[in-house]
Amino acid sequence: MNNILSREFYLREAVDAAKDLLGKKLVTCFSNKITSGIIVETEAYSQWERGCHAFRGKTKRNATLFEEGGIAYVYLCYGVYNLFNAVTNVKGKGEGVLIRALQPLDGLEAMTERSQSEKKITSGPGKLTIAMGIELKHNEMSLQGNKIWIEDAPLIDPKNIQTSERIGLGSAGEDAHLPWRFSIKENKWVSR
DNA sequence: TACGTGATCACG
DNA sequence: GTGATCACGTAA
Repeated sequence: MNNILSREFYLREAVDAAKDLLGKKLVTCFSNKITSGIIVETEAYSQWERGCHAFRGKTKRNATLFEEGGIAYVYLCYGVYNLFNAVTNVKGKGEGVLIRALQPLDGLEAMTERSQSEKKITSGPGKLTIAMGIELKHNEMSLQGNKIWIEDAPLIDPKNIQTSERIGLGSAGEDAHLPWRFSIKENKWVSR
């Protein structure tokens, strides 16, 4: 298993890492069940814009974002869903990449069981964490460990990358329109 | 397009 | 303490 993305991959700006994460393979291994999927949709967040949790400075919830890149930032959204981010850049920056959608690969059975649903179980940030078994306790966990990791894969051709505005940012003002959502064109697993 | 949902954060 | 605010999903 030597094709796990190195720590260096994450030590740069979230926007760049978000683009390069498309096509990579997110893998989890919980209760001896391997589940994995191709990353087909991401969003970048940076401390200097309002859409980012780290915008107002470090708090108890977002402290993980300020750590060095290469770890997981998991938090509860709307009291219901866990969202999974990969922390990027050097310690103290407060940047990360939200994983919004996956194309299922291995462990489909375990995923459908966890989701208690049949279709589109990984098309959306809240659903994919359920399918992959990612929970709040995995916050701050290394992405080079044996529970959650991301494996390298060839870069996606830029002409197959769809760039658009980010989703669900109500009061981020101007920053809500930053073209920081990246997805693979014509992939049916991309969220609405 | 409406609303449930509950932790978190910025105020008193 | 308390109230407003969400990086969502589903039903309709």
